[in-house]
Amino acid sequence: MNDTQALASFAALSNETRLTILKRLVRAGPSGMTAGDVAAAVGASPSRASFHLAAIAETGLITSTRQSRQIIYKANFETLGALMRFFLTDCCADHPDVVSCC
Amino acid sequence: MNDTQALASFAALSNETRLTILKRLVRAGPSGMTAGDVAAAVGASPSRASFHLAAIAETGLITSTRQSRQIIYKANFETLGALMRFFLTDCCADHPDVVSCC
DNA sequence: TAATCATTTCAATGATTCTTGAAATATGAA
DNA sequence: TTCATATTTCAAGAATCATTGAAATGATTA
Repeated sequence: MNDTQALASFAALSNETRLTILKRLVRAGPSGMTAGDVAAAVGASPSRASFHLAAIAETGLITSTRQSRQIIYKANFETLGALMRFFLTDCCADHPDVVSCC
Repeated sequence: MNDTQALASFAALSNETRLTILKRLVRAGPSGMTAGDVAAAVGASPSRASFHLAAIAETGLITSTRQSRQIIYKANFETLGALMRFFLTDCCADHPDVVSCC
């Protein structure tokens, strides 16, 4: 992960609706959730949820696949791990006080 | 660290100038840097650097102390660690694929 | 084919954020 | 006190982002 990707990822995490969506998808497990279920779970209109889901997916933190009529969103733990690694190493220079929090 | 603090922290990290400043301060070590030196290091005007330094300091990710005429900014590794822990646990639910990146 | 369901896209509006340069504040030196 | 230095604050304008509801797209069913 480079600076540009990290900046976009942090921007994705800096909005309340998007953070709530991400946390919900992380806890949904590998089967993911449909866009409609995400919208209902976070109390957002379909169009608003779609807007934010697209913004998160753009960063790679979540993925989407169409399954017949619905679109399934899933957390992408590989990218989430890469972002954590970026924060730890690139931002914090692997400072022991931060590493010890792991 | 709660959701509100994390949202503000991620917003602080989502701007190129601020991310550059934070990385620079992390590497400056415990003596920190003056506002002027930070501005010069990241190629920003004093007023622009001051604006972004204040935004980061607001989140607690960095601290400031006046030393005679100058203001010394330092990375706050305690808060940086708390943010990492928030991301790992609250966002990622301590998912093994993310934890393994530590 | 027509109707329905799930989702996205679009345009308009409002809100927030960033940049710039000038002015203000705070500290120390002459 | 006056001047110089370091930094912040402020106002104006530009740019970006979020929300809303209506319309469009894609897929399934009758």
